[in-house]
Amino acid sequence: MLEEKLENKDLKKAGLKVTVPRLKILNILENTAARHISAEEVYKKLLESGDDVGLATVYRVLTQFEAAGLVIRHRFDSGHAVFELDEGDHHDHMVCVKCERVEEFVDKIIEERQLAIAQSYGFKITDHCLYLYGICQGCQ
Amino acid sequence: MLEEKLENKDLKKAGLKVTVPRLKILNILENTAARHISAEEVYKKLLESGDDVGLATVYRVLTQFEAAGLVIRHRFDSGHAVFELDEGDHHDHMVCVKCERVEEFVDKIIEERQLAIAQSYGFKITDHCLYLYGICQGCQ
DNA sequence: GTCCGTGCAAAGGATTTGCATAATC
DNA sequence: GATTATGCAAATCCTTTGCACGGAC
Repeated sequence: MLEEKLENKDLKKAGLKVTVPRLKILNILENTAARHISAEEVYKKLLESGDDVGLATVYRVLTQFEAAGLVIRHRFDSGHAVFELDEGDHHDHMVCVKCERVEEFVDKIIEERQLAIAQSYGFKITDHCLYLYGICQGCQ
Repeated sequence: MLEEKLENKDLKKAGLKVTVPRLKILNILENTAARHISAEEVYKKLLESGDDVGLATVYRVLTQFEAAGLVIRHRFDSGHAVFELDEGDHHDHMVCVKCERVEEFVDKIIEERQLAIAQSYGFKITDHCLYLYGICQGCQ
């Protein structure tokens, strides 16, 4: 089906051989309600679908995807890393400390200030992250 | 000496019994050139000074200090947590990915924007962190 | 057929915990 | 003296690695 073909292209573009585990994991990342998902959760979803993929492979594939620029790895305060598809649009994150829901946002002004500050320190930014922790509307 | 007395007060204020390991660790946090230091580094410094404190105790004490609001725990991308004394003045961090040096900064505009954004999502901020990763002037 | 990817189990690093001893108040 | 803290070793959590086998190109 069309969807699979698109994913094939994604993998090939990234220089990765097209294999069943990689396709399945990419599919989960693309079709999961929560855009931000841990390796363990990916693994559980695979098991639920009856797919026989090892947790080690999940980590390996996610790490390769990260290196290939397909996904972004976040280390929120929760202890485990969470992964999200990198769709090219940078954004920051608001994390609910109760339900672990993640909200994304962008703010031009903040982005500009960050650059200006780094520049004033002679610092070359390679990456940055802004995490707001708190309680989301639903959990209050 | 005066210094020890002050630390005694800090600990008592925090509701913590005054013990040798706690005093020593507090002292290291106060007198270390790098304000941001890992549990392992605290432990090494204790060993160097000939103090017989276990690594488990270092972790326990740092965690208690965190709970008491005496220190802040950061989870930079480096894999291990780093701790810094909480002197009450909030600031953000710029971390050099080469030498792991940490620079602190504050920006009123960014702080304001964060509040405004959270508010617009009905989100109650409990904490937030902004990490700029990059290469510091010295490492370029 | 060659090479890369995978599953499994075992290793790894950072941090936490159980328990008997030792210190504080 | 009662209670809390410590040291040590073992346990735990998340993640990575070694190795023999299976699948992609």
